[in-house]
Amino acid sequence: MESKGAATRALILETAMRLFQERGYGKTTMRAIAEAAGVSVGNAYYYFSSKEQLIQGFYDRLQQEHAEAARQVLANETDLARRLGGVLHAWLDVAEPYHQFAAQFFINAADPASPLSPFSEDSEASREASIRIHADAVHGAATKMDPQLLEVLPELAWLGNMGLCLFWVHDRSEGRTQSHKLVDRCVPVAARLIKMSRYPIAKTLIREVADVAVEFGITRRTGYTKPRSS
Amino acid sequence: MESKGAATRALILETAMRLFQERGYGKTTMRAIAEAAGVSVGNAYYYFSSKEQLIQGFYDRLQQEHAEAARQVLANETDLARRLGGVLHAWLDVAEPYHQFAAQFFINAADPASPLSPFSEDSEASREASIRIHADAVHGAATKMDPQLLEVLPELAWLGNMGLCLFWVHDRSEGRTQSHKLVDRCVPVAARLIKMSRYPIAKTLIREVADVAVEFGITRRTGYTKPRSS
DNA sequence: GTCTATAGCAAGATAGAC
DNA sequence: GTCTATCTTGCTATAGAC
Repeated sequence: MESKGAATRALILETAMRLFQERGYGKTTMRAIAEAAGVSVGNAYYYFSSKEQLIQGFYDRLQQEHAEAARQVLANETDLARRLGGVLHAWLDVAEPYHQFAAQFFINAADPASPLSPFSEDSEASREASIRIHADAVHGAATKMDPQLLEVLPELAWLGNMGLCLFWVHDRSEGRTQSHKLVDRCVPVAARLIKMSRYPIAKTLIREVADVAVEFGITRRTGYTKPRSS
Repeated sequence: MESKGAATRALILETAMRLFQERGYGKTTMRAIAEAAGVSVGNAYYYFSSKEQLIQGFYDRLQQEHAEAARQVLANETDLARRLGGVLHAWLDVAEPYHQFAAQFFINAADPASPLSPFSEDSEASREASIRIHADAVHGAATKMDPQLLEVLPELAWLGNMGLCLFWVHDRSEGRTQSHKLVDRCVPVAARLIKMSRYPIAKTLIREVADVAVEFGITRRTGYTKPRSS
């Protein structure tokens, strides 16, 4: 059985997410969350050391939903472009309900000091899981490519997802149509470049870009290279 | 002579920046700024309508310093790569003294709702001025390139500066050596691509990227196309 | 138009009792 | 684990001096 604490924790998180959706992050006070959840302010802080930590909880949940949605998309698809695009469209789909308020704190993505930064240690587990989604997309494709590129591609794809996220928070179009279109325009170009990586003309340039990314710690070469045993 | 108000305003801004550097943004209270500057809290709010506005003041100052530094670099240089690189190195140089605390609020760059976002209306004047620096760098070069690329290149270069900024805030190396190295590695690749834009093999791909950028409002095609009369 | 002084609110966060 | 009471701080408001 679940401890009483876990139940209280979940109750507080769900109440917070509901209120965030209803009134936005800034206008949702810790007092209001506590009151709506039927606990004291102090108790809310017992489980979440700050208002930001509630968002970390939201991130984790979103990531899990994305993993599940991506798994379904990838199950019966071998085309690289469709796999990459499918993962990104899946992200847009699971994130859509939260667009209005998510924009308010996805900004933390850029702050290296914030525990909410995708590069922070606090987010490591969540980030690894997210990169793995993209690794699955890459490794499960039938497309041949330069093996050196293959090593960094999952993290590059994840970076692309971060970039999409940045565009998405600015996207005011109905149902985030623009974001979906952007994916459809960019993915084929990316897939074409990836396929070109086998041929000498492009290989030099592409490897140079990949080298720079690794050399400066923007991505790593290790990990995610082995397809997971499904 | 400067009005007394301008002096007070400058005093408050400088005091705030000093305290931000000493204790960080979060730990510097408006009360402390007012006290250290020898003014009342009300007076500080008279000149800066919020704590965030103090940062906007900092941005403006940084941008001006960058423009001046870039002007000197560009004065006697016609090589495209060296012009692009020079502008970026100049940015790293003027930003260096503020690295420690700047990272704390450059995060606002990603928040579309924040008045501090480089995409916000409040920042428009500052952004235009910044893009103009990159436009000068591009237009003053002897390099020939695809005219369609030329139209979007200043804004793309500015986006590159934003990206560098993002890397820079994470850069813990002594004197931001890594950031300088990153510029030296990336600029030649970019310059090579720009030069390739005249030739059919690359033109198609490059134009596609440029088109996507314009089509999705990531950059615009107009403006900044005319070299300014020096 | 510039500035001081002070009082007070709202909300994030903490301390200590139970 | 949970609560109540309290603290801190960004920000506002007001009244008035020069």
